[in-house]
Amino acid sequence: MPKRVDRTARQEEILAAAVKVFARKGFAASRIEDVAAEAGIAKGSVYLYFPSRDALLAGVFESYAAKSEPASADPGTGSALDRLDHLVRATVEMLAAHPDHARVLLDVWASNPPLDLADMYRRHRGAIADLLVEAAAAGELRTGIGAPHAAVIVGAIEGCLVQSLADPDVSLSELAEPILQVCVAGIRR
Amino acid sequence: MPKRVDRTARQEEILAAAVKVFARKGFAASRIEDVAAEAGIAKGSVYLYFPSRDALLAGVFESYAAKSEPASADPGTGSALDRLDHLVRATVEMLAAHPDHARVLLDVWASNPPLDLADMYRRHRGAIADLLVEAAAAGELRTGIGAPHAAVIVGAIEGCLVQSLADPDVSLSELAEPILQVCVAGIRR
Amino acid sequence: MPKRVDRTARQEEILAAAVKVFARKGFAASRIEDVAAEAGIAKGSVYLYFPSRDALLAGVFESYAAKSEPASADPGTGSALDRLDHLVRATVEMLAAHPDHARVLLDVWASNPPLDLADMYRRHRGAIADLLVEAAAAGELRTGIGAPHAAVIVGAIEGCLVQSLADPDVSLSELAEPILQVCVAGIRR
Amino acid sequence: MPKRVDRTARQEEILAAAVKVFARKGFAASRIEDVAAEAGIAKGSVYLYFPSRDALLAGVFESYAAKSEPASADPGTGSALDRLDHLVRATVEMLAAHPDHARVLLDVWASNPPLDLADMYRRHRGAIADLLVEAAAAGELRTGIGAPHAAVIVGAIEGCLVQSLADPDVSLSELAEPILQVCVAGIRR
DNA sequence: CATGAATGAGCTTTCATTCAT
DNA sequence: TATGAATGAAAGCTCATTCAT
Repeated sequence: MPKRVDRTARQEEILAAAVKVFARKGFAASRIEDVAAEAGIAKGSVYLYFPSRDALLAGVFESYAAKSEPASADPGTGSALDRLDHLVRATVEMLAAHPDHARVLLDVWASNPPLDLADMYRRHRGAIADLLVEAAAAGELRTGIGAPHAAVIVGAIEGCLVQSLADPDVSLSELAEPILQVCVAGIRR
Repeated sequence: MPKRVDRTARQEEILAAAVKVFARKGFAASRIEDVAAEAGIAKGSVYLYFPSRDALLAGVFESYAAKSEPASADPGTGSALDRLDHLVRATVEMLAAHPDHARVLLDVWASNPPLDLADMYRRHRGAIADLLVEAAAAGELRTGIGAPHAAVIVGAIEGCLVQSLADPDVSLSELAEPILQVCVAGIRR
Repeated sequence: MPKRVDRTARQEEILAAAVKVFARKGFAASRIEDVAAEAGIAKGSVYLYFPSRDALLAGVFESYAAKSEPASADPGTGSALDRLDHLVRATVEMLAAHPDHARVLLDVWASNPPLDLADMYRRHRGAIADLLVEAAAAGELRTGIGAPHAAVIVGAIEGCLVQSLADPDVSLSELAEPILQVCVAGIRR
Repeated sequence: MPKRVDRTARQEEILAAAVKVFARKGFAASRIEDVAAEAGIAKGSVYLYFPSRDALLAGVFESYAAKSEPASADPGTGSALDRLDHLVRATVEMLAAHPDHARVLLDVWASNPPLDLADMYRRHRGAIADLLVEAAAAGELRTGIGAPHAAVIVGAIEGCLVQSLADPDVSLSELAEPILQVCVAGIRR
C-alpha cells in the first residue's frame, strides 16, 4: 500500500523531467536540483529513486534504447526491401517524435562512466543486416550489397538526426524520403 | 624571434595535448591540469594561451573543422559524380586518420556554451549539394535526387564515424566502400 | 495494558538495538535507520520514543551509567579494603560483561552536545574514596594513601577497559587480578 | 624554490589548527572550514596538504603518537624501578602539557575508519613491561608482579587522563604522585 | 613568460527530522 | 501508534581561475 504514487510511476516522472532538462541545457550543465525542480520535487527526493546523477543519465539512455528498439518487432509483410523501407521509416519517425531523448543521446557520449552505445548500434545494425541478407537472397539487391551496408543505413539515419539536432533548419522528418531514396531505393537491383 | 617557440607553435602544442587528453577520458572528465601535464607545462601556463577551459574545447573543435573542411578545395577533375566520389573518400580518410579529433567532436555536443556545429555541417552539406546539383544538371543522377540528399550523404559519413567510435569492431576505413556504393553508386542514373 | 508492549519496554528495545549498532560501527557512522532496522521497526517510529539521534546516545549512556553505578549499593561485609576489593572486582566484571555498552562509552566523548561523563566518574571516585578513607582510618593503608588515590583506581579500571577495547589481545577479565594486585594489595600497609 | 613556506611547515600549521579546533568542539562537530579558518587559509587549501577530513584526524593522531612515544628513549640511570618512576612521570607530564592532543585522542575512538590505537597502547605497554621484567629479575618487585601489570600502569595513566579531561576539577599533574605511589611504590618489594 | 600555491564558488550526496496516511 | 516518502540544510570535496614570485 504505497503512499500515493508507486515507485515506478514516480521514477518515470523523474526520468521525464531529466530528459527535458538534459535536452535543454545538456547533461554536463544540468544539476540534480534542476531535474528535481522540473519534476516538482525536492533535490533529495531524486535520490530515493536514482542512486546518483550518472544513474539518471543511464536511466534516460535506457528508456531511449528501449524506444529505439527496432520497430522491427513487427514482422511486417511484403518483400524484405519493403520491410526495410518500413523499418527505416518507423525509426526516423520515432526519432523525430522524441527529439529530447535524441538530444540526450549525444550527451551519453560524454558520459563518465561510458554507457553502452555500442550495443545499441549493434542491435540496430543487426536488424537491418538481417533484412539485407534476406533481400540479397531474394535477388532484390544490386550485386555487392549486403550485411556490411547495414552500418551505412544506420549511419545515415543517425547522421541525419545529428544534423537536425544541430541545425534547426534541418528537419529530420523531411529527411525521411531522401534517406529512403538513397538507402533503400538506391540499393535495389 | 622569441624564446624558442612562438606563441602559435606553443598554442598548437597545447591543442595537440588537449586532443589527446579529451579523446582519452572525455572533455567532462578532463582537467586543465591533465592537459598541462600532457603538454609538459604548468597548469597556469595554459592560461597564457587560452582564456578558459571552454576555449580549449573550442580550439580543438576549430582545428577539427578546419581539417574536415571539404578537401573540395581541390576542384578536381572528371564528372561531378567522380568528384563526389573523391570528396567522400577523402573525407572518410581524413576522419579515419584523426580518430582523436573525431572523438572530441562528440564532446563538443555536450559543451556549454554550445559550439557551432551547425555551421560545420552546413558547409559540408553545401559542398556536396553543389556537386549533386551539377551532377543532376549533367543528367548523371536518378530522377528525384538532388540537393536535399546532401544531408543523407553527410549523415552517412558522420553516422558511420559515430559507430566506429562507439564500437571497436566497426572500422571506418572499411566502411568507405559501402558508403560509396550506397551514397554515390546508388544515386547514379 | 496497551497494544502489546508498553512505552518503556519498547524504549528499551530500541536502546538495546542502538547499543548493538553503535558498538558495531560507532555512533558517528550509525544512522537512525540502522537502529530502527536492528530494532525491527520503521525509521519514523524511533521518534515516537526518542526526540532525536542525540537523545538515543544519551539514553544509551544513561543506561550504562546506571549499570556501572557502584555495585557498592551492597554495603558488603568485611574490612574496608575487602569491600574495596569486592567493589573493584564487581566493576570489572560488570564492564567485561557488557562490552557493547563500554564501547559506546567512548563515542560519548565525541558527542555533541557533550554528555555528563564528569558526573559518572565523580560518583565512581566518591564510592571508592569513601572506602579509602574508611580503610585509612582503620589503619589498613600505607601512609600517604587516601581519597586522592581513588582517581588512580578508577583510572586503572577505565584505562584497562580502553586497552581491551582497542586490542582484542587484551582481555579485561584477565586484567582483574593485576588491577587488584596493584590497586588494592599495593596500597595495603 | 618553494613559494613561501615549505610543504612540511604548512602541513604542521594546519595540523596545529586542527588540534585546536578538534579539542574545542570535538572532531565530529568540526568542519574542514573551521580548521581552515583557524589556520587562516581557505577551505580548499587544506586539501593541498591532506587528502580528506579523516586524514586530518589521522595526522593529528600520528603527531600525538609520536609525542607520546615513551620518553623511554632516555635509557636512564638507576634501578629499573627508578627508571619506571621516571618514565611514568615523564609520560604524565607530556600528557598534561598537551591537553589538546590528548583530548583529540578520544575522538580517534569514534573515527571511521578506525585508527590504530591498539598499536600505540602496545608500544606503551611494551616499554613498561620491559622495565617490570628487569625489575623482577633484580628482585625489586613483590612476588607475582610482572609484565602483565604493565597494562594496569598504562591504564592508570590513561584513565587519569580521561578523568582530567572530563572534569576540570581533576588535574592530571596533581595525579602524578598518586599514580606513582600506587603503580610504582605499590609494587615494590 | 612560467609557475603552482591559493582561492572559493558550486556541486553531489547524506540523513535527521517531519508528517500525511 | 506506526510508517516511510519527502524534505532541505549541511558538509565534503573538486577544480577553474588568479596572481605573487
